[in-house]
Amino acid sequence: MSVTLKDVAQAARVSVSTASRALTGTGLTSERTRQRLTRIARELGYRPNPIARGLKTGQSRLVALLVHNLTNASFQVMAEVVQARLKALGYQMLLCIGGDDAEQESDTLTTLVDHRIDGLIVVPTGKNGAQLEALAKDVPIVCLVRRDDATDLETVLADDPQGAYLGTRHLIELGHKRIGLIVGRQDTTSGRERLSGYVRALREAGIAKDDTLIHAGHFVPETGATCARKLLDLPRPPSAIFVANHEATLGVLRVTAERNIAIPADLSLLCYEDMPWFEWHRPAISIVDNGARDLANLAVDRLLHRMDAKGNGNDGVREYRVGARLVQRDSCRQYEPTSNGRGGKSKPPASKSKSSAAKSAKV
Amino acid sequence: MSVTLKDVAQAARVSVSTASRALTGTGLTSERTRQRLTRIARELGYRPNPIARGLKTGQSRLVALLVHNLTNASFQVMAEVVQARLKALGYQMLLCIGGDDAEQESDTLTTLVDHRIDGLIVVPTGKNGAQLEALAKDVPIVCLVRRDDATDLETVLADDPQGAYLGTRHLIELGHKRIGLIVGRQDTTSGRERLSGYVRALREAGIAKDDTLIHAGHFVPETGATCARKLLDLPRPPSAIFVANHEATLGVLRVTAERNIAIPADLSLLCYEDMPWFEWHRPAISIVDNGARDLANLAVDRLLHRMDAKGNGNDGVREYRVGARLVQRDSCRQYEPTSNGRGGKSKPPASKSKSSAAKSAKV
DNA sequence: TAGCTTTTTGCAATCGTTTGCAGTCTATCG
DNA sequence: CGATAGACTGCAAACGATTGCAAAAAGCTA
Repeated sequence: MSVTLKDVAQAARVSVSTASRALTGTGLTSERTRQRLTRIARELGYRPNPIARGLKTGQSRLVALLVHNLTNASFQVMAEVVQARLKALGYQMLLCIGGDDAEQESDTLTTLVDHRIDGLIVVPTGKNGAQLEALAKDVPIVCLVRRDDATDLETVLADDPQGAYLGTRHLIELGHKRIGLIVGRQDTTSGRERLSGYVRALREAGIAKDDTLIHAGHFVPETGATCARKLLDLPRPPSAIFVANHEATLGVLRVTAERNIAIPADLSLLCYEDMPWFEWHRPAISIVDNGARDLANLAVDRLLHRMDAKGNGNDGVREYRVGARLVQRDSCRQYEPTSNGRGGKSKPPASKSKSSAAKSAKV
Repeated sequence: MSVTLKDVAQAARVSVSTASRALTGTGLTSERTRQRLTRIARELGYRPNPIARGLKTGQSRLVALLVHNLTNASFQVMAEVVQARLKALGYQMLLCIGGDDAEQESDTLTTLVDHRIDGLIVVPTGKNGAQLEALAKDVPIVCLVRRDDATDLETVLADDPQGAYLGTRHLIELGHKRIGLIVGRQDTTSGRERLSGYVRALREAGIAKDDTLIHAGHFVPETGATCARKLLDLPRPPSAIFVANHEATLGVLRVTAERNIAIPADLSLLCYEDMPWFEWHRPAISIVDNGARDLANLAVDRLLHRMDAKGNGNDGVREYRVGARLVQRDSCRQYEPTSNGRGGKSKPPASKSKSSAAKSAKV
């Protein structure tokens, strides 16, 4: 069917070994035969068979990226970045979706090493540490976004403590004292770290931590809805909510819409991780940008590094942090303590749209 | 490093061939040895090497999905569906992102066949027909969402003429007579077909087609913004806009926000293809659902079918259509000709939010 | 031109499976 | 009891590349 190395060798009247050496550029051939063979190979349309090559060399030119889903915008850009980077280097990306499920992750991992992947970037669930650790002996692994505490693997993380601190401080600087926090599950690195950043900012500002303002939950929109309701039903509801659980954002927005709460007039809203439509939303949502693109790039860098330096084992295993950035848009505003409780509920709802529109009306 | 078939055979004191036959269940072995070998294999933790197997059989257990991007929500669900379905059957999905670019598509295609993929689901750019046609001789291919007119490949399409017709008719039934259309590039199947559905609905209703109401453009948010401005700047602006270019939706929403146009009070808005946040947006956006999930499922079905019936070539090449569905939410309303021009601008904006809140307030 | 080193080439084994063919064993039948 | 069919099993050759080793060719010196 397709042209094999043998065909090329025959056409050039040399042995297969010579052909192989000439084409892979192992250097053991004369310049003349090398050129001749590359020419003939091209003419014949020869393409090396990665499977055959893989069998002999044990490498597949396949690199896997294992993420939880594709709904999360961060994972989307990571997938795109990783694919683009790898492709430029002649690798194919195997994208796998693990659903943040331990069993699925475990399954996928074994399938992947079966396929003799050359490298793996994984957002771990944290429940297959032993397996990951074992695999790491055979294939370079880089953990992304989450650390698997049971392992000692190279890990690229967002600087969540700093990001959460940054966001919280921003709200404090705007005069908010009661700041609701909706954050991820506390058995995940990011969940814990974002909480810690929030707490630190509060402490530095001398604001007492109020546990009724803090809610942690699963990574689904429903979490946002539930938590937002709890927060807003408080006798003294917060004047700002920091949604540090990306997936929960939609739920929060639904609740504020249901209750006709104007953002930012009645409530300031700050979210973690960007989504394409945050910028187009009305009002545009301010965010703490976790730097998904840079995270992915760094992860690829580290992976490539480990893939090159295959021999020297896991010396120099490091943890990297990519700093967060505050992106101010229109969903947070100065807190005015004059209007007590639910804030400017008495104000005409029309005013809110005016103010927010004014800010974004520069196109 | 890992356990090979040879190890298993030795442990069981049989030949490699017997071991192979026993484990692959080719049936040429006695039931007893089969059970014995499966047991031993399991005990030893044997996992067949897909690369070696692939070399011999010419199959890789890899199936590729080539889409334009991961930003488009339809592609996201397609990727998730395809991966889940294939995984259940022991295939690994190779997800590739082609960026709707001819050269990248061509590159990717050759890499994929190099890797001896067993099947391919592709959203074609339409510019590599010849190549696709050639590849189809070696590997089963199913086109998804777009047809490549230069080829004669099995194709799974959304029923865009019907969907656009459905949506337009819905707006007409609501009393709208001037309906703006923002649609995809006319060199794509979907672009042309959606336009045709729109035109047909208009014609059936006896409404004259007005070319100033129709705008086609690239699949980016900016298109939506530009087109929306043109429509709204018209001397007699439309009372409803049908955004049949998925990616353009964000741009349209930005413009309506900028101009403080209330939806649906001042303008009815209907979009094509669902996105997760349409449902949570305020007001919730009504859509024509293209059935991404079903499209993906059908594509997988057809691909598997072709992969099974490998022998009998491309007989029975068919085109499939997955019907569209109208999902009414809160962004369209009855047109009231009493209020001329910009519609019910006089009405209190509160009324709209009430109605939308009422509908979604069942959580 | 012989003798030496240095390139350049070819032979053949190998990677881990699958599979055609032939050989072995068991059981059945006449 | 011998012949024979049938069920299992093993040998060995693939699949398409890479690579150690040895042989051949080329280049060099004397």
